[in-house]
Amino acid sequence: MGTRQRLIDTASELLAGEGVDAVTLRGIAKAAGVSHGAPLRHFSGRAELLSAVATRGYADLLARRETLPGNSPRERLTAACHSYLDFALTNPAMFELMFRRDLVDADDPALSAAASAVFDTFAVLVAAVPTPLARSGADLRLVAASLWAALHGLAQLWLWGGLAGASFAPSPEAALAVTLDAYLG
Amino acid sequence: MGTRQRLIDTASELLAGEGVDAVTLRGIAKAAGVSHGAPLRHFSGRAELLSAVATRGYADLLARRETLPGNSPRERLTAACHSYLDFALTNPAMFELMFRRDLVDADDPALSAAASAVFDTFAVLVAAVPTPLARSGADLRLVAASLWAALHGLAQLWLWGGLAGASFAPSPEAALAVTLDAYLG
DNA sequence: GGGCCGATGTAGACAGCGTCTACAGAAGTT
DNA sequence: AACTTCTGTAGACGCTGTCTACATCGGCCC
Repeated sequence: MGTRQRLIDTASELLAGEGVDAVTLRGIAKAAGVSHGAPLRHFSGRAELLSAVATRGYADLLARRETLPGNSPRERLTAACHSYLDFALTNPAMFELMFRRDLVDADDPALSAAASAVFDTFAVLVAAVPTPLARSGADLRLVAASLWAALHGLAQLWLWGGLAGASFAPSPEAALAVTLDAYLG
Repeated sequence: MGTRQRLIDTASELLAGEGVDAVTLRGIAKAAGVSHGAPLRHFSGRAELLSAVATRGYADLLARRETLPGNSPRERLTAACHSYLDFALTNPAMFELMFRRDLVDADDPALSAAASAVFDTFAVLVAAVPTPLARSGADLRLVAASLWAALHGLAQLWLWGGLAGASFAPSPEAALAVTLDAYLG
């Protein structure tokens, strides 16, 4: 296996195991058993390596869409929503990295393509469901963007620490149920 | 004015002007005209200084709730939602800092109190509006958490770069309108 | 008033970081 | 066989946060 791929793999493991702060160029190099300068032979800098890692994160997220349970479009959309939240809560560091524009290179073509693919497949799922919003004539892509944002905010807020201090600590699934209720009627 | 307050002010200005990456302990010290070690006489470390800055961010966000336009509870709730999104888009660096748990000390009492206050006042606004969700018997605080998350996701997603690559770039206000439609009927 | 002591600020050091450069060997091409 | 390109190493640089040693100033007690 090439050094480049080994670096991406090592970085992914380090990310999952030690968190986003641990994903340092020198740390990755050491964990991969190469010198601290070796990564720069395969990536222009830290952002490019982390972009490759984040791209795989988007790919993993997209792969979950391949096997959604449910018979109706509605059931598969709710499954996709649960899947998104579950991905974020199960892989918090990866999820954080994927949306940290100071760590990744937003102009990386592979990265933005992978991110767009995630949104696009979500939009397709939304378009297949006759939500009240859709019946009232709203732009379907706008509905998809709005619902994705709602999901995303749920994930971010609970990873952030949720309403932990607010004398009221609902489970993310309970909040998701309310969100889905709002959108799907 | 004490050095401590000057450091917080300088950090806030640096944050707004140069972004979150520029808010470095040494940079703040230099901008404030003190030696690089001086901040440690007033804060236990970077996290404590940035927590003070973020606390002021939450206070500013809360202050916007004092003067919400609108006669009905519903109008004031939608105004609060617009206000939240506007705050995030107008002060992107501050908004980012407020939710970057690697930069602030989540256990800081003043910080978590300020954050909780923001949620609590929002929950009060939500409780005053007879939304379809409320009429169907959903827990009002859960509705507030869900709607806040939706708002928050909207802000995060657009600051992140939005759906810029998705051959479809809606305005955040358009998406917010859909979101409000979903929740408020 | 004189002595003392905590609070505040400075300067230097240290390890860790990302990145750059100089150098070495391996591999492939002409 | 000679030359060039690729890949990896080692060292340096400037930046970071944090720690420590030292100076100074202000208030308080006797």
